[in-house]
Amino acid sequence: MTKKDQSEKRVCSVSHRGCVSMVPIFNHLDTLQMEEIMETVQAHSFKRGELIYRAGDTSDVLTIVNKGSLRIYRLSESGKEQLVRVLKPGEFTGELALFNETVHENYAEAMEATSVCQITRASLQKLLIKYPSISLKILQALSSRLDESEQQAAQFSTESTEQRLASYLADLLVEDDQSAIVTLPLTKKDLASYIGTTPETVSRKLKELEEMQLIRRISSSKIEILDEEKLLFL
Amino acid sequence: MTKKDQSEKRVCSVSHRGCVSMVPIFNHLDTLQMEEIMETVQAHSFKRGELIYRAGDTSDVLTIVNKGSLRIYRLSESGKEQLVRVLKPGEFTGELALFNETVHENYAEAMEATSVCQITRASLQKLLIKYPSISLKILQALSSRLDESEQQAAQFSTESTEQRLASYLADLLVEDDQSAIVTLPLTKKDLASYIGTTPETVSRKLKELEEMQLIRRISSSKIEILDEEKLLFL
DNA sequence: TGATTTACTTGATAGATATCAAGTTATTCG
DNA sequence: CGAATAACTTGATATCTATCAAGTAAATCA
Repeated sequence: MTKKDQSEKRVCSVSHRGCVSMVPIFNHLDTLQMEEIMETVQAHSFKRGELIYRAGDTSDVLTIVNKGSLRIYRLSESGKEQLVRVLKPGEFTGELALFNETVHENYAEAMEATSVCQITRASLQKLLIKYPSISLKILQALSSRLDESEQQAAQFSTESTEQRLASYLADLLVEDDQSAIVTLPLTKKDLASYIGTTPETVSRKLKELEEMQLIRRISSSKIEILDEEKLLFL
Repeated sequence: MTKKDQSEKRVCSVSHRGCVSMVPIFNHLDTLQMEEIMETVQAHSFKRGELIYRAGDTSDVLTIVNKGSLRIYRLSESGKEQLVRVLKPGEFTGELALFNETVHENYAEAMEATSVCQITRASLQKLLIKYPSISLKILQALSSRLDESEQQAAQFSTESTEQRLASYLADLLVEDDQSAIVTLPLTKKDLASYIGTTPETVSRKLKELEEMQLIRRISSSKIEILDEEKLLFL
């Protein structure tokens, strides 16, 4: 084994660690148990813009983000995109892989250079039998995700675009942080997709919120929240 | 024990049975195991229009529909309703009860005389430890529910009201049934809430679909699908 | 670092649908 | 079974936002 091979193996092992020790569904296990899981995952790397999976692809692995981020989105018949969620390190997708082999309804795309780990359905099922507590963690994650999805659908149906944008901005404020400056984690284009509108409308609504003195735009990605309460009760 | 007491106990026992033996998260267990679960559930009955829970109520029990049906909905700040889903016998709600005590974000209302069974978080946690396979069944149900919720959100965001109505009607067709006549399971008012529009708009769009000869209205709740393919590709 | 590409902003316009009103139909209640 | 209530349909109008275009700003690439 050349020095390069040895180096890659070590790097590979290190990269697996991020898929287990920092992942809520696994990191409650003890060290030996986590190492056992590290043995079963396969690492993959993607460049920005590459697809991890597309709608119609077979769904038979659980994918966990190790480094970078993934945008999960759906497309309508006419090609319109709805950004469902963004996955950060430690988060997973492909949970349908737990059950029958099915196909993805969503697309998963790397937003930046991203490395992931994948576990096949067979391996995952063995893990769940051996460590039932993992199921509870996955359940917890799915429950939260379901609640967020239902909230998103309800907001689309019952609130104006301005209200949805205002809610989004207010949610970016960190609970314990005194600072009222938020950093947009998404481009305006992705933000538009996430709250169910167009980039032009996001631009117009941000301008209006500024004119109403509820926010102040600092840069293209930083915004100061001037009146959080009014934002929440538009 | 009077005859009446004996009769009520037997009726009560029978009513519990529907909360276990016909429920996908439990009915894979064997008879003794299911009887054990029957011992832990509490039965409750509601009249049409009564609330099982409202937003803000503590969420610490899993609720399973035994007989009747529940409409689960959200309200916006301005009082607009979004019908999230309708629960039929065998289906459950309140899965957040599995974890930390939290509060409901949704409302659950009986659509007709409805009886439910409820299991507390403590009892449920014991059952999941004893029978880990229940977790997998709940996982399966939540995964499906999440996929449907994401689809609903995406439809609100990317499709017209006409397209959403058409999709809804097409989905009512039963796979193996040759009959193209569907029965609306919801009132027009509830249908409007479910697909994210108003009753007036549902009325107008149904009329338009009829004028396009894609459907034919038979009665207030029966519709004949004349051209399913075109419905799906509006 | 400059060229190229993409994101973003602003303007103008069209269309979808919410809202409100009023009349009709269906369901519920006593 | 008739009265009362709620659901539904139709008409009219207002508003929100998507779409398209064009110019500006920011990011990417060689």
